[in-house]
Amino acid sequence: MSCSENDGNILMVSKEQLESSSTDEGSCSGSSTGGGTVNLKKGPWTTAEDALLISYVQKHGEGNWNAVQRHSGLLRCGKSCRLRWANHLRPHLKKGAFTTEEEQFIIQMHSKMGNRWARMAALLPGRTDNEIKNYWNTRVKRRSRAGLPLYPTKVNLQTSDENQLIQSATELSSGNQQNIGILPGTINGTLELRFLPHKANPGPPPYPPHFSDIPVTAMPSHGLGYYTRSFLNPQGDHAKQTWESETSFPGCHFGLNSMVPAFEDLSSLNSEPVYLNSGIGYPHDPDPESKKNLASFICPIPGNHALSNGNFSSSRLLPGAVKMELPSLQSTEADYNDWNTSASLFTSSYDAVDSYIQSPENVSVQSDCASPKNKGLLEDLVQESKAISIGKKQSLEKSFDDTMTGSSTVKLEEIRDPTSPFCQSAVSLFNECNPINRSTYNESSTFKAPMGEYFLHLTFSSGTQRDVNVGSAGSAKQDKCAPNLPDFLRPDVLLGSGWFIGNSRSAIDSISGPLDENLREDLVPGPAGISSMASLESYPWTNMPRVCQMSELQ
DNA sequence: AACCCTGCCAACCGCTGCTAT
DNA sequence: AATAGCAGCGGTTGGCAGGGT
Repeated sequence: MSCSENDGNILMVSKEQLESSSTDEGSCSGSSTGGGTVNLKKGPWTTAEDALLISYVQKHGEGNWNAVQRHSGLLRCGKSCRLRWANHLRPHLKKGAFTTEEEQFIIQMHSKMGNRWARMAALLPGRTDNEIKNYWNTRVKRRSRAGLPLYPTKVNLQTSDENQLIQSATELSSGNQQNIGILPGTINGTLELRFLPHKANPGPPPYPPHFSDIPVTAMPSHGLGYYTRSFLNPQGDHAKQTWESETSFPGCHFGLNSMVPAFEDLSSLNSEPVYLNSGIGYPHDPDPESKKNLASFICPIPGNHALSNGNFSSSRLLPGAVKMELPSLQSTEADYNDWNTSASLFTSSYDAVDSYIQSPENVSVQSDCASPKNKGLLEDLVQESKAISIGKKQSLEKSFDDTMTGSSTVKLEEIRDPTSPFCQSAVSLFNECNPINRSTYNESSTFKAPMGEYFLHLTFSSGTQRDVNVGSAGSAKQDKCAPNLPDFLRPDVLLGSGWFIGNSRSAIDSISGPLDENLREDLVPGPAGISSMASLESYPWTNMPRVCQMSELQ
């Protein structure tokens, strides 16, 4: 009853064939196609219908389901088509029974989310909400008949870390920020922010294997990508101060360590320049209060350094940026490769960065921008690091043929503020993705956030890994920005919350993965007063705390 | 062999939220 | 602001298969 593109043979079906197939009375509400109302078929799909639908999606991409009938002759309503595609025909669907791990995950997530099938499905790649729903309903029936509790005891015996983290992330994802404070104080493990863009259009949609398992370099060449930010939780006084009522979080760190290849592997990515902060970028949020632009934080322009002086550099802009629009993640394969590359960047460890410094030839850092002076962020990072490491306070001045700002001069100033644990430098992870000076941008321009799902990837000290969908941005349909990411994803919140940033090492962690524990011991406290969500107002986008200082790593 | 129960699966329905007009 | 169209979500139903009696 199924027919997927995996079969390899798309059946060509004539309208006559279709119409000769059994049809039921009834329709999704009828459909008028010029001449009159067409009774749409209901009931099980035939192979011929599947083939038609697949053919349609291959040509036109997903979405616009109501047009399927018009264009393909399928006598099905849009809803039915969408359902059929999503549940049966789309690529990379897992079939078969749930694995034990999946079952446990469902149980765990249901205990936190309730019947949010679609959200759970988003966390279980290859599985559909319908499958999960069916599984759960069956389980409910079975257990109620057996007189068993809905949730096994072990769910309740999960560590408070996991429970609270998952719950908090879940709450955050549903807009409840009241308990955000729970997070920093109770988790032991790794937290990553991952981005799963919407599918390339009309290419195959991005339905990855389990997030934790997929190496970036193994991702398909288009349609799927992660954008990962990871953060180091401060262990210093600041954190204790802020979260002292919570349990401690020894060894808590936020890093990228499970899904990405080692930095050394980057040498194999010789086809693409490498940047520490590649990815898709967005100009500054014209409205700091607006949640609509939150995505800009996680979507830095590749190598784009927004600097505290209001200028920003652009080491490598994706084509779309030229138009001051987000290069849509569903745009080109080339764009997508950027994502792969950018994600790979975050696999680097601090050691890898160091080794890179020593052997830059290991990684091809190039710029495909017009100006040969354009530098990738990694290069900037390294340069600055070198400069700082030799104790010279210097400004790095670069001219960029910046396609977004026009030619601009960018000063990468090393500014040290001893009173602030937040570093400030040109390589500030957040600055670069959060252009400071609004005047830099044409506020009337259209900026697009990357469409897709955003996940918090939680890695617990026990090794357990979970992905929590924390929001989505954009819609496949409109190809425009409509992010509804929770506020906690804002850099100012992340920073201010005291989650991540203690000092430069945290930033390095954030870009290069977990550090050696010895290094982590040296974390310095974050600033008081910006330790909670309350800081959200006090830290507008235009007043972002600094994040890292490469020199402090030396 | 017939019947029943159960699990599984597929699909439909109604509702909601978003977007465009 | 109101409305319509659309996509998506969650609840529900119905059919089928397999196992037990």
